[in-house]
Amino acid sequence: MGRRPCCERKGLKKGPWGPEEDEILINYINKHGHGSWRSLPKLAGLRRCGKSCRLRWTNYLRPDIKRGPFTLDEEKLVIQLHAILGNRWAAIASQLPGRTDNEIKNLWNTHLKKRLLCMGVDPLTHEPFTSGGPTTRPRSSPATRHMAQWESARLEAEARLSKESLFFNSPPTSVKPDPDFFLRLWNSEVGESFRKLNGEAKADCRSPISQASSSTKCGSVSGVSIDVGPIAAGSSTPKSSRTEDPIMFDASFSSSSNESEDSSDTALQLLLDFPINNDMSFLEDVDTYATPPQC
DNA sequence: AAGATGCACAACCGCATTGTG
DNA sequence: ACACAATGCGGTTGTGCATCT
Repeated sequence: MGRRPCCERKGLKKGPWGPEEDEILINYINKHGHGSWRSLPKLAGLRRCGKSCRLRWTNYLRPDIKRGPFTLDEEKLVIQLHAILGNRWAAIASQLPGRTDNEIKNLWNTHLKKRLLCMGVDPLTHEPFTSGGPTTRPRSSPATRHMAQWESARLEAEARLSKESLFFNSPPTSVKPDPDFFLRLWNSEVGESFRKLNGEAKADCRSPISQASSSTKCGSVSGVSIDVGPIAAGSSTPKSSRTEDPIMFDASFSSSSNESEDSSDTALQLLLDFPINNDMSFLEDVDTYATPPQC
């Protein structure tokens, strides 16, 4: 049974939004909230479909949108996150306050990808090109290398986390390192992604921490940077991993509580801080993407 | 000066997932 | 359990502007 269109097409405006439309939408949402996007246009008096209104709001009109060029730090973060998460723009955007998935997607497609290419780095794999060129898979790096990387990251992170935990006061609610934290992290999509970072899918996706863990579901995961494959456990379709995206680090690690939220941010940072193969030095050479590197 | 081309970004489309009755 | 509506997401396209010839 075919899906009905999200809105009735006839009479609805398409294309760029005008300032009056923006104003109407902003005023309406400020007054009433967006409520049901589907009914919003009618209620607000806009001749747009709800989807278009939602997109306009989330990508452009939202008050917390940070406009303007990306900073160097933001670009680095996007590249690092892309290495981990692949083309999961919403997940990446969730780690960059004020930036939208669309904006990041555009940044990647128009600037960062090219810059990586110019630097001889495959934007898909984040590996340096071999002589075979972009389409050639990077020289095979053993899966054990990932394990070693992960283990190093884990150890370093663990050390830092425990160090950081000393700074947390208020004992009853303080964030104390959960002994299973890294196990959960490993079993989360972040860990999954990490394992697949170089496309080195391995049959055994058990945690290096706990080989006994039986909860890990390998699924039909494809390489993060290549296929942007499913990462969530138990997924069987390429896009199913989205379910955990928006608060992926929160939702994936623990059943509940603020603790997971706090520690998830830390975990992300720890992962990002770990120098996998993200030599970002080339970014330092250019002030902005307006001045592309030598190519 | 005018047309061609390239680039950046906003917006759209279609599919997947989630929520609800 | 199922069907359907609503929403979210990623890929793609369209449009306007800048630069080149």
